[in-house]
Amino acid sequence: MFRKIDRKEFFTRNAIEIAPDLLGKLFVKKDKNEYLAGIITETEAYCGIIDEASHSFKGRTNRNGAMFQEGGVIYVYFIYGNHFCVNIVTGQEGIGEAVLIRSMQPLSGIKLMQENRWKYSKRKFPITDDRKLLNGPGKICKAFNIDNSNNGKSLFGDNLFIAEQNPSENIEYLQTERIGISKSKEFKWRFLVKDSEYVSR
DNA sequence: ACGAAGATCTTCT
DNA sequence: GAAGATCTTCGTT
Repeated sequence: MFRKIDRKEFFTRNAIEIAPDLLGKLFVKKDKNEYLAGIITETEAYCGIIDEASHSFKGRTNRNGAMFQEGGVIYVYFIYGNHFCVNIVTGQEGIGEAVLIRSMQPLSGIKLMQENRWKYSKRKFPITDDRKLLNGPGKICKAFNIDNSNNGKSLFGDNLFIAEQNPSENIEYLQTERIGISKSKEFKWRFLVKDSEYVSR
């Protein structure tokens, strides 16, 4: 059903190389025995020692430990008292870099993702506009039911993985400054699919 | 023990 | 377009 990427070498490259490479790939997670999937449309690379905006900049702590694992797991963190964000950890063990998934185009399990977004929220109606279902890191985690308990989980299992589209096409993308940070703004490490309606801004 | 900052989202106007 | 919600994490006392 899905063409899972289970080559370790895909994830042990540099975050800056992998971030654009993830565009057009599928992020898949099983929830309630159903496959939730989205086409990745927007990513940001966070690197180790030279990147002041990265959680790993000041070294390994209890919170960012997953970032320092070998590429191929996810790093989930809690932010602004409200939201979770999910990253694809990249590079060799001990480096501390990752790619933040910022936006996706819903692909399958859309109804369940709508419910997950709606549940425990104050809104009166579910989100029926696909363009607004997964266009932000916090929204993605809500829709996919991702929280702290998923931190450090492997992408080589059957419940959580990255897959290739069939056929894998050449994606045109733009490269801009990252969003929502105050340090290291000069690095243009945000990658988004050109002309996509499924991005955060 | 305390305080400030933070890779966001929603709800106003 | 601006601001408030909300709370964990980490550095400082």
